[in-house]
Amino acid sequence: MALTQTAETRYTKPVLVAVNKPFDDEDGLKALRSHPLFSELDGKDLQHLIQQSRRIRLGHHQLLYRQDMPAHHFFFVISGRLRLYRLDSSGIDRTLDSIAPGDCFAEVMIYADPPRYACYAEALKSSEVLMIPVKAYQDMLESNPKYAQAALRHYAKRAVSRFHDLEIMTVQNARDRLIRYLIDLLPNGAEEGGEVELPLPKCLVASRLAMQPETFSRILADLKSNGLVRVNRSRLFISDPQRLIEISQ
Amino acid sequence: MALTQTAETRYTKPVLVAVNKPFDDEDGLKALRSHPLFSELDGKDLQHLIQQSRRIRLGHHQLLYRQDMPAHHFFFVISGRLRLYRLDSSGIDRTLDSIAPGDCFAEVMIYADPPRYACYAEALKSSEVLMIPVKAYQDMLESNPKYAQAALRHYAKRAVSRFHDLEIMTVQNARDRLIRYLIDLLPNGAEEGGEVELPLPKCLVASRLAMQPETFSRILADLKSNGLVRVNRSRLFISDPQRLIEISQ
DNA sequence: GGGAGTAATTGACCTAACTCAAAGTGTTCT
DNA sequence: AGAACACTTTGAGTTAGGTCAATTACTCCC
Repeated sequence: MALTQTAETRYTKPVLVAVNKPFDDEDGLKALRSHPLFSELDGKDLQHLIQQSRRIRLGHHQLLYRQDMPAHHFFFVISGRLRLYRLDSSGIDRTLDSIAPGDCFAEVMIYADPPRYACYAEALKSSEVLMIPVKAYQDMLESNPKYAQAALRHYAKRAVSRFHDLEIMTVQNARDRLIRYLIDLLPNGAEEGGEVELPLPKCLVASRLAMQPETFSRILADLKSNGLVRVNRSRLFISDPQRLIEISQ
Repeated sequence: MALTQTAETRYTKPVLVAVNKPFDDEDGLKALRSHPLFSELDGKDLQHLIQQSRRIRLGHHQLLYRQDMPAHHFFFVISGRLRLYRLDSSGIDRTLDSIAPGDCFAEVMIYADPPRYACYAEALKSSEVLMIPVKAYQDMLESNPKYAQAALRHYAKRAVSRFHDLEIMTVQNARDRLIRYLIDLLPNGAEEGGEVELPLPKCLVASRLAMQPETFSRILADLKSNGLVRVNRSRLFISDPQRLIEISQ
């Protein structure tokens, strides 16, 4: 059974109407081309896709789309950062993901039926995204079946991350959940320690990990006082990941 | 950073070696054909795929594959029921999913690189599965690009379910998590109430919902005493889903 | 059918984490 | 620069839910 959505009060800012602007800067193009969904496309096809897309600028906290809105586009982040979240019937805001430059989002909706956004998307700071018409991408896939392989790989990867999320979220205590989250944030091969940047403000990381901001703060303070992490704003330095893992056991 | 796997003590039963047996019964074939990954295949291709596959019988609690094992096959459930789980470094068992007849699993690994199982899979009761070689399916997709569309739709759907899981798991109290879980189990359109069969033994549902079996039991007892559900073994009758949702708010 | 083993329930106790409140620290806007 | 606002931290009190222990109910075998 599906839950019905009733809360819709807190967001007064309107959904953005596109600001037209060409997408032609070198860096942006390079980033786009290095994304698995686009890297296989040959120059002509990519160009055509970009021509049909629009570049959008979002202000801090600006809403890009709403949950359950018909989904005619998916997005590629050029700059800034966004977050995906849901609102439940009592209006509680659940952060599901944060999206960094070079990432795509809402791309899974291409094949939903009917295509509706599964969550809200808002900018965490001023950001630019490329708004790509679902139909344009779909048409291209159909006329160039070889592209489908890359898309399949991409989607399969997404599907796998479900296991990962579930593994963290079935951890029953807040401290260990947070530790697991931090470990996952460490770049691969950083067994000797490393720095991690929280992809969300602390209060939203807390929400993502199903705990209160106060709990998050206290756990971090505790790890800090035990010399397990050093904290500088949203940057955390983890000197001994192995010890952290042992503690979380 | 990836966590290293150290616990591997509790499973003494060996990984199954295939029992060869043709897959030709009408019901099984019909079920297979109605799965989105196979429904588009024309008869010849499907037949060929089946010929390359093997039918496997699993006993109660028998392990089908282990996490991190190289994944050369994916599976279709003919009968019985399986569960997917992970073991963390302290040996705690986290149930991630249960698989019913007519479902596929490990199919996302087709495109993983390197292809390794992301979790353990074991039979919850005596079961039969069809073991399909990844390569056979992949070859078929490549030689018949039209099939890729169906596969894409399937994978996209899987990816969407991540949001759903996260939405439940970010609910901060056990009672509401359980209620959400039950509501999701209700067939679509059962606003007037209906019966739900727990897809897992209660203690594993509890694990899936990040709570203790005792907590699960107490919450259910409480809902029962408030007339919100009637419980008969693993079958729950929910008379007034709307009221349940209101309570969980 | 009886015994072993597993799953579920119930009770008592205790602690992790929530709630509310207030103060501190940044950040943005004018 | 200063006001307004959002985010973070800290403290105190409370409670949801975890832990441990004991009982009951199933299930599977022999």
